Amino acid sequence: MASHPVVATQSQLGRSKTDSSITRPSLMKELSARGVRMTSQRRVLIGIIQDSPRHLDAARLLEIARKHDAGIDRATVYRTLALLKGHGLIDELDLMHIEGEKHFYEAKTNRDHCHMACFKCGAIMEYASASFEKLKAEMAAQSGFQIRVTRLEVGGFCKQCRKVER
Amino acid sequence: MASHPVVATQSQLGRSKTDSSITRPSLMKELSARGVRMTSQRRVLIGIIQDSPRHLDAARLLEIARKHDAGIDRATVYRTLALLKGHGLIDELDLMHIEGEKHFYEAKTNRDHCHMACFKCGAIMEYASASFEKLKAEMAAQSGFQIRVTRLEVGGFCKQCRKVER
DNA sequence: CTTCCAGTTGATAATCTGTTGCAACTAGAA
DNA sequence: TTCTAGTTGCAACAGATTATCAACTGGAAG
Repeated sequence: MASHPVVATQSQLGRSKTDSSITRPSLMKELSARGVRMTSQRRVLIGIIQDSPRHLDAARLLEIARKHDAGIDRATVYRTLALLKGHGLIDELDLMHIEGEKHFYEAKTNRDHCHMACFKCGAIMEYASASFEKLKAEMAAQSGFQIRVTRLEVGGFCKQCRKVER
Repeated sequence: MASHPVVATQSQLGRSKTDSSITRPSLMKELSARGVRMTSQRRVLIGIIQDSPRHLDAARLLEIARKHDAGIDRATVYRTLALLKGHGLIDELDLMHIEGEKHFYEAKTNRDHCHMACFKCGAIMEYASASFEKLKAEMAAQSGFQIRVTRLEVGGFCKQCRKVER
């Protein structure tokens, strides 16, 4: 299916399962609550983003959306992504440009996490931990900066690929 | 000069000055030592990157380079950036896409640091701390991932802009 | 249940960042 | 000085995202 392997681990590496449970608010409800007009196109797009198990880029999102509504336009996809991003409901990722310049998106979770991209096999792994939260708090406290969005991405080689190499 | 204000703080927020002193190896020497052919164009470009006080994108780099050598081509800029990146001598930044999709570059320093981008005034602040190092070590240890490059960027509002707002 | 309009959409063209193929050029080893 | 692999400039290309604008529609008001 996808042209690159994507291995999304359970984001629980750094903590116990109960502590790291990840939840997402309903994008649809969030938007309605803010008085944003709901169109059929938005319902389709948001539904796809909401329960996609992997990170989507605009082109892939369009592709999937057209299975539900063949008339959906590329511009609408970008406009909807911008809308969600503007409301802070999705996070934008670059994934270390492992697949070119496109951006990937995921519904924002209650817990920030970072992404590790393997330069060899293209796997994307997620990692959340209390240390990350602590670092953010420290940064904000020491600089007086009010953090709204964070993006921590690392590139390198995953456990598998390190073994294979040597 | 620059179309956007850029305030690069001294990257010493998280530590004492002596501990956080940032040094850069000579890009020119590093390349020569690795047997990379040195051309006049590369000398110009590398010189600019080496001592630029702010983050440069490809277009701006080209613009400055042409003041030294009017014939330098865009492709050469991109090729030189790719060369440096390939040798791990520069870091590529997105700066939260505050100025569009372009990438920014900076000579790699002895100490990883992250970038905080103010959505209001466009200021870019740097932040380095031991907590960041600890987080990286923790990530590598717990996931078996071998980290090669890291990029931690945060977007929000700087101290100044928070005051002005309310 | 209709009216109505600000907000939204599709189509298309345009922009912007970055890449590629190729003939001419040149660093630097012999 | 000679020679060649590595580089460069040019120009065409590619992919992601944005702008423009007429036609359409969600949903509040009546």
